[in-house]
Formats: sequence, structure tokens, C-alpha cells
Amino acid sequence: MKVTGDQALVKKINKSIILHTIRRHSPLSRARVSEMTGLNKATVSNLVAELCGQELVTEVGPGESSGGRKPLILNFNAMAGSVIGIELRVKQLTAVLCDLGGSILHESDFSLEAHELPYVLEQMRILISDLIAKAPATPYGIVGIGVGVPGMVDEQGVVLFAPNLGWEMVNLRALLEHEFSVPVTIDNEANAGAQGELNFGAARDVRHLLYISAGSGIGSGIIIGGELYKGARGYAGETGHMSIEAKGKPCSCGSRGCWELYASEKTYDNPGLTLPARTTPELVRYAANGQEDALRHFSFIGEYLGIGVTNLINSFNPELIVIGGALSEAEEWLGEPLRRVVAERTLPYHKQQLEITFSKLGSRGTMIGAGFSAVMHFLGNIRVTL
Amino acid sequence: MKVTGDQALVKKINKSIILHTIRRHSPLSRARVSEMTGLNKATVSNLVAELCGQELVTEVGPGESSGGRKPLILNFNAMAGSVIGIELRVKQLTAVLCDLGGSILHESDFSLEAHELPYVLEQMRILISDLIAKAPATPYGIVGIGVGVPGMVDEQGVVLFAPNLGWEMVNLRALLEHEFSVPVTIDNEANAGAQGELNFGAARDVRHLLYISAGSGIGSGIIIGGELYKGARGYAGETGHMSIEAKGKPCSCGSRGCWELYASEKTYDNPGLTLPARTTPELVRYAANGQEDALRHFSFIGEYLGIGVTNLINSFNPELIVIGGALSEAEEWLGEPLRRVVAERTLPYHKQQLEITFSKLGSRGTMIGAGFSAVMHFLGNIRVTL
DNA sequence: AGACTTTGTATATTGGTTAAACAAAGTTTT
DNA sequence: AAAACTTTGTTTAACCAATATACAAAGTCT
Repeated sequence: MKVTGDQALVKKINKSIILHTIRRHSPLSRARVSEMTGLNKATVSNLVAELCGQELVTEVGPGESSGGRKPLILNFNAMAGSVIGIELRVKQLTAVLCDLGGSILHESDFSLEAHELPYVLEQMRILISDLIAKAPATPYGIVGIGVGVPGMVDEQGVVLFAPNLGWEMVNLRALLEHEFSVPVTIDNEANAGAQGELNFGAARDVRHLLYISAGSGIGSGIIIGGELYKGARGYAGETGHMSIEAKGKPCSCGSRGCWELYASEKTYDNPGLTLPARTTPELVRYAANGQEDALRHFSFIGEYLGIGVTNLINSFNPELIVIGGALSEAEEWLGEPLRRVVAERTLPYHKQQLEITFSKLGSRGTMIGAGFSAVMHFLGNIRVTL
Repeated sequence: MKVTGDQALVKKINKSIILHTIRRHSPLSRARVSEMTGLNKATVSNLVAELCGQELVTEVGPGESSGGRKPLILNFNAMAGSVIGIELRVKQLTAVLCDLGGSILHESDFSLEAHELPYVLEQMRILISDLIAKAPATPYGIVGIGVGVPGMVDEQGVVLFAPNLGWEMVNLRALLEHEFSVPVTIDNEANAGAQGELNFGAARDVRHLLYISAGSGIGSGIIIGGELYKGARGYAGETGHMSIEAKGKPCSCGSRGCWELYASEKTYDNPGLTLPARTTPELVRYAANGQEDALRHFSFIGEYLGIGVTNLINSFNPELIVIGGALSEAEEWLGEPLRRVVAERTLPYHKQQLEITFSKLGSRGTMIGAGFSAVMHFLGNIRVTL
């Protein structure tokens, strides 16, 4: 967007700085905020007064003195409003009601039996209405809805392509905004998961994060400089279709040797495989009991995850890699082979600084991240780069 | 960096907007600048007066009337100063003296016979001093030196690792700044090439660009949102070591099946290969004469370039891909197999919007890009994102 | 010749940050 | 306990950049 500088912009920038400082570091006194941001005490006082008037910040009373007048403690008012975060999965619709701080207030889900748009939309409508009914009375009420979907999404919230749902060009944002009259944000499932882990999970305050969602396929959420990178038309991160065997198995995408053919739940159907089960939760149970076939297969997946992860490390050079998605529940058996292969194959300079973790938010990561997108859309965020 | 808003910031932002608008679109009248930027006519007048005082903008006289008073035409003063851009190659040192608009004023080079730091540094010193002596008299003189090196560089201008030179942890920026007392910027060779093509070559005004430098190895320059992405510690884009054959040939990096083993000049030494020559320029000559082995080998490289490019498309979803480096001179024979493989293997939605081109600046791209980094460092660039 | 257009400047106003003084409320020293 | 010092937060006056508005300058069109 075309932005020029004037006093209104200055005020917006400083107010945003103060709001997010308090959001992330409260409880805090005005004096601390002034120190942390570098803004003048008077400026902080004025803008905090406005934020209090907007009920986004609350004054909770005097704190401990450190040799002078007691500070007046400020808090981010997470209960100024609430958001709904939804994850649309192939077989299930899961949703949470969160406050502005990402805490879950209510949770509910629904099993999907088909993927026709009208049917799915109707179930979303019911789920959302249900959560809206349960929302506590807050100054702003429901300030937004965030949805994570298993497919490519453009910047206008149109689901361009979701192969597992059979969707193409579905303007989900417009449909939901029309229905509920609140701002709706639509994100790719992996992108939402990345946001969740970045803000509330295993990757707090990481600047360059790679989130790998390994489940029925593989998708990646790429955080660059603390911000989600979506690519030219909204579908960066389709790393599941990165070829790791140039002349390997043909994939439905038209290519060959795609990563997700070797390192996702898609491998459960490989011919000639003896497996005691065909779903991750069941296989996890078998592996926990020492079942050989399950152990061997997780080791296989772990190694191939490592090969793809190495490729991504060489391209993106992230600080941290978080493995999420359904397969993250097999952390116990995937972790060793994955880390071993990465250690074997990465350049020496990459190894030094890199960490690999598994999701902290588990199956809730995507919902929480989707909800957080809605929160940020409500609060706004403005930054200056030079 | 910690930036807060005040009036000085507002002025900086607007002055930067105006300067870069004139730099990229001049000749221009004050009225046109006001229209294009959305800034008030008076604001434009004031800041343009300052820029004229700084000699960064010049008033060249009246232009054509469009039914009213004649406009006073402004120009970006590319001759306010000059920069030096250098490419450090394995066998050669090439350098240009450019004005602030990227036009080449002088050019010179030197054949390297060794890679010891003192020797290389001494040759750079001679080359730079020579160009400085040839620099025209300008208000600001030499405002910076930009260097493109074949290796990983961190944000402080330290060459972390340059395998082809045998360099490790060389603080090249400090060394050159100490020698010449002007700001020095150090960039990876592929990153500099990407900057060159983005600003003066085949990729003008592209927002998300992937520049592939294919020569003795493969490196990538990644432009995201019009800006260079360098990764967490400065070495993103090492895509040559992306594995495209999970269990393929072992690579010196410790991994297996690395892309550059199949799609760079490294293939010239493959065992069992009958080639009439072992350098790209010579092979290009043979291919032009229809020599079978050369044609077959370029076709092989083109196909494998396509496989790796497809992987990068799936990860970065760029608008444009530019192939540069020594191999770009074989465009005539690489283009068809490359585009064919990419078309076969990419997801349908990626094909629609994607273009693949070859470098426009040729062997000068990296130098010009490196010089441009120095120009931008001198002019400054400040932006607001919301 | 007169009406209209376009360009660029001058003037008064607005509204934000800031430094400095100040008031309020505490702790430490004497 | 009084005096001195500290810390917090507010008030005041000054500053300064952008803006709207009016205006001057220099052209075109009828």
C-alpha cells in the first residue's frame, strides 16, 4: 500500500509499539514502557490513556516501589474481545474460542462426512454460531474469525486449490464475512500452525522459522523476519512436492519423487509394506509396544523427513525448525533418525546454530494460529524498516 | 533496529519516497511527484528544494505544457557520486566504476593466480585504486564499494565460508573499509546478481524473484517483496546443496545427490563422459557447430536445472526466475529442456503465472548488483509496512 | 482579449513529540 | 521524625513537519 508520513502515521506507529509492548511484556509500568520503547514519558502517558479508553489496556493498581513512588501497573486486556480459530481438516472441523491473548475459552469440533462446499459451510456456520453463543460479554465481542485450510490461499482469502477437499477457487473469506459480519482471515494450515508456534508455542520470538506440517501430506509455514512469507500469489511453502528423487515415484501433482511420497502418511499405502495399522495414532500405539514393523516404518519416515528438511535448511537457513501435524505425535520415534540425517547431510556452518523441535501446541496449533491472525488483524501492526 | 515515530522520521520517510520516486521515474515535475506519491504539493516543493541543495536532484528546465503553466523538470542526479562494484571469481577479479544510476563509467579486470588473502587483497587494492583514479569529479566522490563473493556472507560483511577460495571467516568489509575509508557492502555472488537483474536487468519491478546463478556450482539469490532475503545468519540460498537424488552421488558438503552435481559445470568431470571440452565457453562453441556430445550434455544439464528449479518454485512461488552465471551463455540449448521439465513437473496453478528468463546483464550482473548495494547504502531507504 | 488550466510557492493552522519543570508518593539518611 | 533523595507520572510550553487554502506565475483555448 502507498504510505506517506504525517503526524497521524507517527501516532499510529507509536501507539502500535506501545500496545504490542504491553501485550507481550505486561505487567508493566508506564515508566518501563518508556524505557523499553525509547519514547518520551509524556508520549507514553498520553497514548496509554487512549489505550485505556479503548479498553485494550487496563490499570490494575500500584506495584512494588524500587526506592521511589510506586508504579501504576498496566496490563494488556486480553478480555477486551474474543476470536474464533478454526481448522478445516479432511475428516474433521475443529474450532476454539480464544481471548486476545491466545487463551482458549471454549473448544468444539465436528466430524465431516463429505466435502461439498454447502455442507461444509453449513457445519462451519453451526460450529461458529455455537461458539459465538458461548462467548463472554466483552467490550468488542467477537472481533474476528481465523480459518486454517489444507490448501493454497491467496491474499484475498480465496482458497485457490485444496486437493484433499476437491475445492478450487472458493472465496471462503467473502462467504464467512457475509454470514457473520466480522473480519475473517483465511490461512493455509501450515502457515497458521507456524503462527501458532511462533507466538504461543515452541518458537516464541524466533525471527526465521520453518514449520513443517507432516500429516496426510507435507506443507511448510515460512516465517521470515518474524513475518509470514506467502509468496507471489499466496502459495509458497508447498514443499511436499519438492522432488527428492529426480526419477522417483510419479506423484499426482505431475512430478516425480515428491517428498511427501516418502515422509508423510501417504507412505502407509506403499505396496509390499507390512504394517499393523494404517493411521498415525494406531501406529504410535503399536510403536509404544515395540512392534517391529511400526518402529521400522517410523524410522524410514524420520530419515526421509531429514532429507527434505536438509534441503529446506540449505534454502532458507532458519534459526529453528518445528515439526507439527499429525506425525508430530510420533516424535519419540521420528526425532532420532531425523536429527541424525540432518546432522549427516547439512553443511558444517548450518549445524552450529540450528535447532529442531516438535510442536508444543500439538493438534491445537493451527486453530490457535488461525485465531491469532484474526487478533492481529483487529489490533493492527505497523512497523518501519530502514 | 528500534525505531519510534517523530517528526524527523516523517521527514525521512517522505524525503526517501520522493528521492526514490525521482530516481526511478525521472524526468518528472514536482506536480507529477505530488500525484504519484500522494504527498501535498507544498511538501514536495520543500523536500525537493532540500534534495536539490544536496545535489541529488537537479532542475533541468521547463517541459511541455499540457494546457497550463510549463512544469519545471526534475532529474535524479546520477552523477552526484560514483560507486565501485566488484565481482570476486575463482580465476578472475572484475570491477566496474558506476554512477548512482547504475551506468558503467569504467571497467577493468585482473586474472587471479592464487587465493591467499593477502595476494587477493593486494590485487583488489590495485584494481580499486585504479578505478578511483579514473572517477570523474562529483560532489560526493566515491560513495561506496560493493563486492560480490562466491560464498556465504553474514550481515557484518564477513565471508563466513567460500569453499572455492579456501576462505573462512574473512572480515572483508572491515579490511576494505580500513583501506579506503568508504562504506563497503559485501554480498554473496548470487545475491548481488539478483539485485542487478532486479534493478537494471531482466527482472525490473518484480516483487518475488528467484535468481539462479549456475556456474562452477549453483547459488540462488532470493528476492522477497522486492528485498533481498538473506536468512537467519546470512547464508540462505545455498540451493546447490539441495538433494535431488536422496541416495545419489556423495558431495563434498557431506550430503548426497546435491543439485549442483547434476546441473552445473561440475558435471564436466563426470566419469564416462565424452566431451570435446571442459569449459562452458568452449562447449558453447562446439554446440553452436552442432557437436553431438556438447548438445547432449547441455540437454542433460537443462533437464536437471529444471528439476531443481521446480523444487524452488514449490517452495518460494516466485513471479519470475532468472538464470544467470556462466551457464546462462548456453541459454540457446538449456532453455528448451529446462522449460519443458518445469512445465511437466510443476503444479497446474504455478504454471499460469510463472516466467523463466535468462540473465540480461550477462557477466556484468554481479558487479552491477554489488555496486547498486553500495548506492542504496548511500541513498538510504526507509519504508513503512502495515 | 478573456476565460480557463496547470504549476509551484507562501501562509496560517493543526496536531503530534519532546524537554523541562513539577507534583505525587514512596525510600533512605541523618 | 525531619530532611534528602528517588521514582513515577502529569503538565506546560516549544518545536516542527504536513496540510489546506489562497495566491502568483505562466501557459493554452476559444
